[in-house]
Amino acid sequence: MRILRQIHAHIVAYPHSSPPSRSFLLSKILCFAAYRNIRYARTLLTQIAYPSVFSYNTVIRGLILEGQSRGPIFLFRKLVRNKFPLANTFTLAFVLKSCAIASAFEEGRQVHKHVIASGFGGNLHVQTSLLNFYTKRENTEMARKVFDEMSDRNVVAWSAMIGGYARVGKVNEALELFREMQKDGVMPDEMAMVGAISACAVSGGALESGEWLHAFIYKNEMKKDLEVSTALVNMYAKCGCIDKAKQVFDSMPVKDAKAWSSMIVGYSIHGLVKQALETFREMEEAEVEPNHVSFIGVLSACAHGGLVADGKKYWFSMLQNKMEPSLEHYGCMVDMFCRANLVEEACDFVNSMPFSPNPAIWRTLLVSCKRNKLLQRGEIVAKQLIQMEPLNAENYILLSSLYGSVSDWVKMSHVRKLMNDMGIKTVPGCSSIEIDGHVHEFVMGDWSHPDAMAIRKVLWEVMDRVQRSGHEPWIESVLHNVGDGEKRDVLWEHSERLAIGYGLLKTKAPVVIRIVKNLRICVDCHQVTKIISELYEREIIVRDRIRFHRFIDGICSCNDLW
DNA sequence: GTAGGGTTAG
Repeated sequence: MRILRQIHAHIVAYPHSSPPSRSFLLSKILCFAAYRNIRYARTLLTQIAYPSVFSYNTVIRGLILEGQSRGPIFLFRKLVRNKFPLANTFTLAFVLKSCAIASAFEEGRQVHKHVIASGFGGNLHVQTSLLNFYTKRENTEMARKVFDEMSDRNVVAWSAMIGGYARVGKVNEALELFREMQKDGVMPDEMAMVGAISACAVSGGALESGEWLHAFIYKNEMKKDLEVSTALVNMYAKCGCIDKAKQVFDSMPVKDAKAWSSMIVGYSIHGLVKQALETFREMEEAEVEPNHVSFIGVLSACAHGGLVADGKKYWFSMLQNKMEPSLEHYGCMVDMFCRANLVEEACDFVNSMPFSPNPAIWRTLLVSCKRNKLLQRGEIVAKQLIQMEPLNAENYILLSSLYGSVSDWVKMSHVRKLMNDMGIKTVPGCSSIEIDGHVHEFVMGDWSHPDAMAIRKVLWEVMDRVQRSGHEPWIESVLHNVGDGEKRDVLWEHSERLAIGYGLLKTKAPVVIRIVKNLRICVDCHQVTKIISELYEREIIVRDRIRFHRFIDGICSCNDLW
């Protein structure tokens, strides 16, 4: 930088050179400076009489690399306003990237218009940048439109679109596109693999496809780089195969903070608290600086394991590392206090936050108020929650169960009536199980499955054996204010039981029964599943909305804390 | 001098 400045001074001090060559020299300096001191490069840009579009592009790119969000867009505006120099494909690609990073949706759309007007709409790089901009903004419809309009697509365009679908959880679309890409004669590269594997990780229901992609990497002798391996670790963890995740993780020669975080979070959602904390310790030993996700992993592990003292310890070490806690970190701490029934401390924590609580944090508090039968406090929390999300059925259900917890049936039915009057529908429980590559879905109380009769027969037998083992149904799990016998029947129609029944019908030990459920598992289903795992000697893994439960020999990996 | 990637509480 020192030498560059000297040359710069020299050019300014000896103005006898002709203006074009002077501009040329300055732009050369700018080019080198853009990688080292972007502010300096930016100042230089104003000193060049007629800066080329090349110089502008270099500065815009430099600003993006520096992590500036508004700077590149600002420069582009100036360019358009002055009509000199004219933006080229590089300018458009850079500025679109900047819009994607800065969440500048409106600006990006403006650039899109500019792309069409400028006649660069057919350029592959510009199109891919546009596509990527829309996927980053989670607008897969617009992204797909750009993608469909491309006359020829290379592996980058395919990967961007696959990754876009993965980001919004459109598993089937992502995998479909992965197959189409190969039919089109485009060989997937590592980035395409990452997109497809990540798609399998979303919602945890595509283990078979994920395994197939893993095999694809081996078969084609593809490089298993850091990102591909991390995606595999995450996919296996999210699909319930924590052992397989660990296996891939151990095989990685180099691990960065994201790789470690994936493993820690993986253990955490499986309720393997000791392993999560142990992995964090190993990460520190390996001298890899933990990032904010690593801390989300350890804090949520402490929450699930009831380790309040440890959680506080990690919290302070995070502050010591000069890491600014985010709303998610605060959420983990609130969750930890609530699970330990320290409602008072949880509330203090919420009051000390520099953010206003989001609905999730209010719900965490409300669940805890319900469990501890804190009617007044719960009502205050529920009021906040319903004000924020007046149309979310879950909030009313929670309030109604708060009243249920103190046996206030009158107020409970008021809430029910309010919901009815407002036309708010509850989300029914829904569980799925993958048998021979097909995902079968079961909704609570729904017997429309082709094998419904056979499932009913299996469940009758299971119910009989479970009851003879001495199980008393936990009818508090059923909210409706109806007779106990009816409640017992309703419990046996919970979606996870239908799915488990189907699993018992269609598979034999030692095949693991894997269930994915949209809501949280209820107390009675949890107990019954434990008993089934013992009576039938079957391993059952249930992924509910929050985490995994692995039932073996009558014990659940969550140790009944969830 | 160009475009795409992995981890995130409830």
